[in-house]
Amino acid sequence: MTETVVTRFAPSPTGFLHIGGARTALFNWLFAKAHGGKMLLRIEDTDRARSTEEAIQAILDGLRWLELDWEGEPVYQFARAERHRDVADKLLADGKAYRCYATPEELQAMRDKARAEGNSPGYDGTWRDRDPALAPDGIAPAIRFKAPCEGETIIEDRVQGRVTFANKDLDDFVILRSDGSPTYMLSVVVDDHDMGITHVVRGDDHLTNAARQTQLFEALDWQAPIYAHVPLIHGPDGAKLSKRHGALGVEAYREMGYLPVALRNYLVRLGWSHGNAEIISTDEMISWFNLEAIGRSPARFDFTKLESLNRHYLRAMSDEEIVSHLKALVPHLPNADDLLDRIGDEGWDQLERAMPGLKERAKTLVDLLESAEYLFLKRPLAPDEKASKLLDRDGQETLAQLLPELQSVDPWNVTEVENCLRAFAERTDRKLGKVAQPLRAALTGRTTSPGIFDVLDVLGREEAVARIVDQTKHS
RNA sequence: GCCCCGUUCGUCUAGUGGCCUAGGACGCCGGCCUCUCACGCCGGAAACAGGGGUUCGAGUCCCCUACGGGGCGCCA
Repeated sequence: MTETVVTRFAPSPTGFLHIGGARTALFNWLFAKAHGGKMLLRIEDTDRARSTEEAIQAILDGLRWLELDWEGEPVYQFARAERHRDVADKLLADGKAYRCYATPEELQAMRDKARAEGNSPGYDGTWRDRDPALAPDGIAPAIRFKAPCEGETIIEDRVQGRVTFANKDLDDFVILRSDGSPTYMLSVVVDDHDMGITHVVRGDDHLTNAARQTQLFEALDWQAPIYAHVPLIHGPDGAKLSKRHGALGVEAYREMGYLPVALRNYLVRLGWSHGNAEIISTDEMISWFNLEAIGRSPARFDFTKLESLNRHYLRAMSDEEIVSHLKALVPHLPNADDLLDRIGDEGWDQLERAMPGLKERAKTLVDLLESAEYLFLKRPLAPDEKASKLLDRDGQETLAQLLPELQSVDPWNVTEVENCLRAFAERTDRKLGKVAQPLRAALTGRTTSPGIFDVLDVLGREEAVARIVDQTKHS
């Protein structure tokens, strides 16, 4: 049965890979994988003024970071302009397109008039049947597609269902600008055809375009791909996602300390579901993904849920793997040099040993780094305000008494350290908390940290004792 | 303005005419656990936009209204 599925992700490089684009890419990738097909990448760089090399790199990096791979080399749309022009010429020769000499002013007047009359503000077809001999001198014409005026164009959309457009509402759009450059509408159709795209999965802001593109496919006598228009992602307030919300580049999510696996899970569940499944592995996504289960209404982006997923994946990940993620992340952080400097060479090992207590508490890699800070502080520590309160006369007294006991712990490990602390607390008739809290303050400079026994263990006897001494000698 | 699409707890959603006194997840609230913070566990509040139909029976089908979104470029 199987015609191979070929999807494509086709961003225009006018900015970073934003979250909506990332989801579109993910859906295309999943759909292709689910059907043993392939996803192609096409850079829609026909807008020369706004396309940048920087944006292209950002998009490629973003996809790689998300681990969404594409087949072969990216196709650059602008490089195919000659081919697009040939198709426009063919349409012209076949009488399916025509030269339009309308000026921008005339077009604007046309739109204003239509709107005033309560009609769709499209091109009115002035040059559609006008005698080319009437063409004004010195004006280079644009080429417009001669769209059908009657009947309807129907899209059998895999997400939206059957969507019907009356042809009278669709105007004669430009396929070749007066400077000879092809427009998006033409380029997309030619490229999708030439690239053998079987399924177009994209944002539903393209739904109307699908109708126009279908008309072009028909005029060219080519088979149109199957369309699936997925609803856009909205911000927390229900309005279109803007920078203010979370329409950040995916690299921003990386810098916030999110894991690719978590972002993929979050994104796939945003607008798509598989029963009550929430935690979905990449393999499961691939085997379960289908276009029909994509919802038809826009979803709001929710950082809190992303965080929760990220926390889950962090906790499930091996200590070693987290460290390697951290190593990859740190250079991208704003304070990279400082961090690298403080962690040093041995820091990574220490980090890995402290990881069980750290990852349990972190939502993001950045959180994790933050709560690991106690490992890399230089003595003497400067306790924060709350920690200082714990190091009052009473606290210092406790620590002073505890010190010799700790010094004689042997061997120095979590179990022995715990035994020592518990025995000390019991013998001196203190609750464990009365001992642990001042100790935590002295060891980390804060009132919260991983378990105190783990902190002692990871710091090592020498450093731990020194930090305690630092905080008790000024009493 | 015109065209298209949508509307289940705060959010993401399950639900395809009877299994729904509407389920799950995140968040929120309360409790337990406890060396802090988390985790974990237990419990709780919380939704079918409104109105008409169709049907023995509607969250599920139809219509209208309201609200939300998208599109309407010689941008993509």
